Amino acid sequence: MTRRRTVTSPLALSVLATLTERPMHPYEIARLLRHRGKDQSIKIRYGSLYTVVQSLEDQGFMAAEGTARDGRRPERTVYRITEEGRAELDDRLRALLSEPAKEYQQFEAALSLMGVLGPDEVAGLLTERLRLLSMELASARAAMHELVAEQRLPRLFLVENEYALALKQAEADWVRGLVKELTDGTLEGVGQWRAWRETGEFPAEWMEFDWAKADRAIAGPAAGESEADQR
Amino acid sequence: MTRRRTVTSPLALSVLATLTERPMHPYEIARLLRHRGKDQSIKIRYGSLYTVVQSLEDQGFMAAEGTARDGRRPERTVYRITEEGRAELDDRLRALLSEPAKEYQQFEAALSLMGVLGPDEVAGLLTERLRLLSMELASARAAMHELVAEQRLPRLFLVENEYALALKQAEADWVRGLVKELTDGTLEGVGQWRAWRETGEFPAEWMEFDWAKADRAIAGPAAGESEADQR
DNA sequence: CGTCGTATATTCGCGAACGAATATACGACG
DNA sequence: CGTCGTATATTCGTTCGCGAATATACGACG
Repeated sequence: MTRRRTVTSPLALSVLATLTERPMHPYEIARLLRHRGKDQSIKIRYGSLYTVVQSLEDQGFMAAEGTARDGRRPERTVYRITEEGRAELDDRLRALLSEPAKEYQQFEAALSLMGVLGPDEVAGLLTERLRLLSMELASARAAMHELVAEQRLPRLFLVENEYALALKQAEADWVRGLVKELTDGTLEGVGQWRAWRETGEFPAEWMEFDWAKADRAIAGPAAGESEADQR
Repeated sequence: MTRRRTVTSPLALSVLATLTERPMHPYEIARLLRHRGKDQSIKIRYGSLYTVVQSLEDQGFMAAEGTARDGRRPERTVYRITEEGRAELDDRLRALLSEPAKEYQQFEAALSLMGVLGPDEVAGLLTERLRLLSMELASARAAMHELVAEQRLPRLFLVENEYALALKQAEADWVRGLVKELTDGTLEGVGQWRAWRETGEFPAEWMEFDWAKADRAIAGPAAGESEADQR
């Protein structure tokens, strides 16, 4: 009953995925991934790479083919993917693609804490965010367009980028909406929020709400907890 | 030049934010946060909580007010936020709200590796994802509606949830589009992809593209690298 | 033809994250 | 009024991520 801790990290998956093409040594894998721009969607840190490789070997998903030596460069261990590794890769990839998993985002956390700042300051900060988002969107769009139109790169290779772009656009739209509601006072509760900051006195009519939320109506299915969790 | 490693983790921020209301002991902070549903947007693990508290104290952002004892329950250390802590909190929050930061998502990673599966299987998996997403969206909407309409909870307290919902909706829309392009063959490159899987032979016209992407046109501004990185 | 900047390739060690264990109190229930 | 389940509150030990150091080779340049 040895801890058969199945592969979870995107980096580990990308290592296995790369090895399906041909046997390689760790550094070569990372170079190829960066080269293909995968480091935009997958966090590649050399520090983590070798840990992950070791763990994949321990679990029998990769095997060393031997150590090669080119010129008198440092020794390199070349790995190949095993059948178990291939099965594991397919398995994990299927799960990641078919099952939505909760992902914690910094911005979402910040939004949930924005109460400690005032509504006007928050509106200002979000306006700035909007400005930066627009710039990023514009340059990302230009870059992708150039790759498709001028380099004739099939869009197939850009799905991750298109996805990231779509989400960023959605974020911008949503932020724009919030800023509007914040500045014109449409958002329910902003009046009390401002008063609270100015007087330092917590609105009496808010005291009771905390318990209402405790029902965790928001939580959704939440079946199993440890089961549905990502990582 | 002692490592004045400024506060980064959402959990640490939420601890400071909670202490702005009144002094509390760690467990009480976590309870309150969960109670308010903040654990939906912030990852709260008791294992991490005490580490974070210790680090915040070491950095002078919180100070122990003393240890209290209620009945004969275990000792509890009650902390208060310091002025430096308050300043740090405001600082970090301002940065998180105003500066978009690259966040790595599992699904994005999976998309970038989907090539190892075949187009038809991917279409099937994404269809399943779409089904699950729709269900989540429906129940989340229902829950929020209930809180607002029946519990009379101001929408102000639900911004994080509305944000998460908006993004999830955008994801669903995007996935729907991809599935369509995948099944009707509109997406440029799917033909070769399918052929590749069936014959095992990598399309000759794709060999050259890797280098085109190497320019990292996609990367965007990327100023500083270590500076702009989150965490 | 020295040496200096950059690419190749890996190891090391610290610190953060976190699951699980521990220990106590309290209310419910038969 | 035992004891059993649950809430309270924290500690411990392991794993994991990753920055930084290390070490070698190679091409460019004066």
